[in-house]
Amino acid sequence: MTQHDRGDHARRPTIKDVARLAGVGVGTASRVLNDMPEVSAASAQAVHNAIEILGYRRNDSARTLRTGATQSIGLLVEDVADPFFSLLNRAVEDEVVRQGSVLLTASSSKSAERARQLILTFCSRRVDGLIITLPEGSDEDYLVLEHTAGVPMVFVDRPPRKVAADVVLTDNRGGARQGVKHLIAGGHRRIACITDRAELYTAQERVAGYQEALTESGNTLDPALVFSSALQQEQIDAVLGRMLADPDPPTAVFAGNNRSAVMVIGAMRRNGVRLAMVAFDDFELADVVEPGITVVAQDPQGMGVTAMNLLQARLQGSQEPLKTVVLETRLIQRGSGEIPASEIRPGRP
Amino acid sequence: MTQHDRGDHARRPTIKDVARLAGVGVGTASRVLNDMPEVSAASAQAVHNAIEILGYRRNDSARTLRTGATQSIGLLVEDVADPFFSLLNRAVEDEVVRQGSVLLTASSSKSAERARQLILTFCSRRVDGLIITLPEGSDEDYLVLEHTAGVPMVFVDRPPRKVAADVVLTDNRGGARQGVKHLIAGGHRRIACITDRAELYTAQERVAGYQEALTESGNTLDPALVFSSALQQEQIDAVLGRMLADPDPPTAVFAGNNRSAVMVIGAMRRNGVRLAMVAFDDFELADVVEPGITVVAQDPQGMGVTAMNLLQARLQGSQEPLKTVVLETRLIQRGSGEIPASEIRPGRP
DNA sequence: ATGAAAGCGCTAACAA
DNA sequence: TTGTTAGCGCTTTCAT
Repeated sequence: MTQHDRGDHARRPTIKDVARLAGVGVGTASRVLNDMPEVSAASAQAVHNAIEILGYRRNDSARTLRTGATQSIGLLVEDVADPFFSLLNRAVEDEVVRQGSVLLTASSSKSAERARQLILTFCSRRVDGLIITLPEGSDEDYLVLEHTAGVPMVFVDRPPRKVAADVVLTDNRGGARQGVKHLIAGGHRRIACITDRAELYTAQERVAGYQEALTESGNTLDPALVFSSALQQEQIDAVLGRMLADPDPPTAVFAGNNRSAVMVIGAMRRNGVRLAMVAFDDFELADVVEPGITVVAQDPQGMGVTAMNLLQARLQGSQEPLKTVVLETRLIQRGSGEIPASEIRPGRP
Repeated sequence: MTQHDRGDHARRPTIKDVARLAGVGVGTASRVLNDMPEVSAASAQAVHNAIEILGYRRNDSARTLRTGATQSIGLLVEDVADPFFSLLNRAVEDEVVRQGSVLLTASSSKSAERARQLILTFCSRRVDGLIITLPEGSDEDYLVLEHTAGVPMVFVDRPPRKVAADVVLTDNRGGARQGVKHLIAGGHRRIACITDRAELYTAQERVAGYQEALTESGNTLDPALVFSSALQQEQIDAVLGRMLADPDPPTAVFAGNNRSAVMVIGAMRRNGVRLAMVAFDDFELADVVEPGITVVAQDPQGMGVTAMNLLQARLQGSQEPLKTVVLETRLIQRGSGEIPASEIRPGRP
């Protein structure tokens, strides 16, 4: 099989073809392509005409090989279809496009091995830089190698263990504390915490914030009110039921992420109760339900923009000390978090 | 400024370095890199060692320049952060990764000009193929050029006007018809249709399906019950209010997409009524509201997979006649669409 | 099985 | 201002 064998299509014209047709040298053609000043108007015109006639489109692989800059950024997130990461993705894209680069995206699907392969592929493509959400349990040795080999990286959403690079995080702990204190201000004393697997960095931080809020306001921590696990509806239903059977049942719930919030809503319905609730992480339609869901909102766009700015600075050679930017959260009151404890009929119906 | 000037980092090792260190020719090194059979075990081992020691990573730009295949696919959608397109994106990504390629993604933001620039950039990068959701009002001449120049393309969600390529669509018309007939089966006679701008292909098709359902079941079309426009909450509130003031007010609503559905829910609340509703396009949390929202679900993943399969076939030289694949929709009953007309108190409260 | 060498399309240095 | 040319890192003949 020959090299160019895509059906019956002729090979695409090269800069040589353009130069020949325009009656100039390839150097001049290249200068025109790159808008360099030292070209006569006549040559420029001739080249532009030739480009038009031939339908010439520069081969960026060749350009890249020559210049060493690929004008591309790699983005690895957990899942591009996740609402949070899709917003982050979009924000990064806008920055990338603004500077004339392209964006390679990929989803790790929480697999450290898949993440490794994708990142190494990006490195083979010689991306100018990398923005990474690393799955739990990643062996980072290969990253250290690539990083010291000269691939700038910024980590988002969770900090790396070994790589010494810039990081952008949400203030998970502070946000959780804020949300739980909001409930406490409503008179709630017994507040359940339902969240994702305790191995996850973000889940850990949020639970810590929940605990801080309680202890700081003189409440006692009751481990029986904390559920941290992979999220399954049946389980949440049962767990909430058990909590409600307690002699001193919770009047409010702090949901550690939006998926758990959805399940808590279902569990409340099935258990025939209505508790106050604050959820971490905003979601579309949070104001369509009745009552609207009070959330501690993160800022995925801000995370994306910040990450790109940090990366950009490194690309331009910044030697500043490493930065860890922590983004503030925002409490959005929609109703579910403002139900006072006095209005809750605690326990099983 | 020199070519490699990224701070103090040394240039990355090349295949030449690997060959030298391994004590073999660069040809042999290349053969090892590509898992070609005709290499002695000793040489292979030596090369692998050298790779390990040097932290060598193949430069895909050079490879691409030589082989002509970039192993990359470009995806242009309206917005990677849109729930529908983010799922499509993910499905495409999985296919792309499975075949060892990378995915370049971009959002047109409904701008024909931005779409053009992004697509041309992808073409300069010599992507092997392109999956495209074209914004309304695109001038397709440049696409025809690129397409005939040999860039395979598949269009998704909306058909192109000029380019003769494979297409994957949702059965917008049939799905809308199905949804509206579902309402009719519940005894509804007066059904409002609230949807996006009439210029949009999908909106047009869905309104057409709505109309077909009504006429096919012997109902009369009332233009006063159809609202097709850019979506703004205040407007929807007012429009619904007006419809409810009609002497023969609607008892049900067909929402042409999920954003309009959300607004209709708000409008119903503010107008103090509760009508039956079926919405086109599924959304997360559709079952968290009370009642759950009955939807005509599309299949974004199926669209992505189908598009990649079609593209793949063309990449492998398929000369089959052009295909337009129409994906079926699925009615998901969650409650809002099953409220019988007899239970609706029509008109203003 | 392997090394040497040509050449993919481009940019940049040099010469004119 | 311009044309010529070396060479980016790789794959792939062609000899050996």
